[in-house]
Amino acid sequence: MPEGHTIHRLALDYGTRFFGRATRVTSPQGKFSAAAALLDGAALTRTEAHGKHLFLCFRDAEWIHIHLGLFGKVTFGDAPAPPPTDTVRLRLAGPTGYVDLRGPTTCALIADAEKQAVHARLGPDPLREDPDPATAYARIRRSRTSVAALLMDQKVIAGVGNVYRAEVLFRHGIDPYRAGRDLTPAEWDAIWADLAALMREGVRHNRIDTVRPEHTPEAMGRPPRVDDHGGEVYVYRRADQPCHLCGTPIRTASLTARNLFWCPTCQRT
DNA sequence: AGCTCATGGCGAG
DNA sequence: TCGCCCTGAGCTG
Repeated sequence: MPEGHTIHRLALDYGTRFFGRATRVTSPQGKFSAAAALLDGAALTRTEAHGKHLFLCFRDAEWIHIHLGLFGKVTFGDAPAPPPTDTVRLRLAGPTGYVDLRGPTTCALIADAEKQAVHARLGPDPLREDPDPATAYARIRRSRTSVAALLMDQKVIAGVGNVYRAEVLFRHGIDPYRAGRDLTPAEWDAIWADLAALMREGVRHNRIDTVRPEHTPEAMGRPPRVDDHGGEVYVYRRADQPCHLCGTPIRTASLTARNLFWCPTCQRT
């Protein structure tokens, strides 16, 4: 679930549900209890996302810094809130609804200086205002590391995860093992623009769809398919299945402890 | 009941 | 590069 689009969507959704109202803040699971007690009854005044980091501002002063990690989940519901299960790290509850956070890697109360430090160590995020893709390209062009690894490095570009990484490389016909320094400016421009567009759609629909209209099963006269992670994709988690475009079995390999997926025919260079 | 895997990321060695 | 943290679903028995 959690790539950058999810987090930006959460920033919007927390806001629409809780802005400006006194909110009950609790931590049934316990690990955030002390901070929750300090915030209890305060109003949510701003929300913000940078890459996979979510920031909730209370009283225009204090921030909850949330990172979902691999397992974190957020569930929204209408009032009355049911009794929380014992894994709920953070619950916000108001007169009309509630939201539960489970399993985050990070859920911490921080001040502005610490928040700035988080921004400082993240690369440009295609979903933020005014990101600077040239900063990312500057790092890529002087690196011998593979493009696939660089796209997942949040210091290089913030918000791309394993799905967008695999899919954008497929869409541009790029071999995931190509060194960053061999990526041309034109290729980078195209990748960045594509990521921005795909991720915006991701925020809109709250899922990742990367298959072009002309390649959908309907357009290609094939039976409809449903990928088990909820979106339509070319290669992600399709190991050994035929490529939608050329029929070659999709390959998979482990790269820096994550599964990489690509089509060896469509992504040759 | 227990295992494996998952759209992340950190720190130790 | 490995182990570790966080949780839950989907298997296997």
